[in-house]
Amino acid sequence: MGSSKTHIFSIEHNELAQVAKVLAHPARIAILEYISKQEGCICNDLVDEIGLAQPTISQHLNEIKKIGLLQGSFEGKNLCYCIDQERWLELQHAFNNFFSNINLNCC
Amino acid sequence: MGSSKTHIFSIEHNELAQVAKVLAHPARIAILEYISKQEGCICNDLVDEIGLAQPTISQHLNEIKKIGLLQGSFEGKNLCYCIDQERWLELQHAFNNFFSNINLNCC
DNA sequence: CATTATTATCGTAATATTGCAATATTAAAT
DNA sequence: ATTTAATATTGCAATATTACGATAATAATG
Repeated sequence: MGSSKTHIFSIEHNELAQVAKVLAHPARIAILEYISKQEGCICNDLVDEIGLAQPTISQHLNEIKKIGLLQGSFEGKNLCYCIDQERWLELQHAFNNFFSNINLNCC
Repeated sequence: MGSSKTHIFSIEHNELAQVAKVLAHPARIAILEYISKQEGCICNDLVDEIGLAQPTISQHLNEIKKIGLLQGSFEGKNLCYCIDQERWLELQHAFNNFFSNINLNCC
């Protein structure tokens, strides 16, 4: 016990839940917002900006990366992260579909 | 340690994360979808439909209720849940804003 | 009021998440 | 090649989540 019974749910439900899980932490919301406001991003800026320790930020970035939302490229000395546009729009549509397909007829 | 440092983040970021956390489980996604497809809802149907034990379903329903997404009313013997339309639309907009306000200029 | 059916709560075990100090890795600059 | 600066990984402690059996509460029905 303790772990989610993912196998009893559809792929669609599991995937949406997985993405929601990444958004389910204020640090990751803040990180995504911050990266998007910069031209690029240097991870060390995030440590100052967010106020969590460097390893913690690195782990959060990794969670975001896992669902394909980050593209990393090297720019001089510093690793430059940016948001993967295609994936971003894909997830935007996924959430929008979820919210739109719900039938709001109340009992 | 172990708990999120919610106090260092903005109210907006915390609130969006809190809602995302509720969506971050396939059972809750499935429950919302199922409720919306019915005229009303009887919890016991959910137990059969989802395939989790009755106390587990009850707990998931409670999480969904906490963020204001469920309205419950009594209808005969059975508790009838339905989705709170106003709150639903509010959250739809919140997610849409989040996805729209991100600047996708890549480095 | 006793019975039955449905939902909620309690207690508990298993697993996951969060966070950071210590350390390792990586790549540019000297 | 050494130093320096930035990011990643490891290990671990604290807390949160998930799930369910047992049990309580609630309300309709006989």
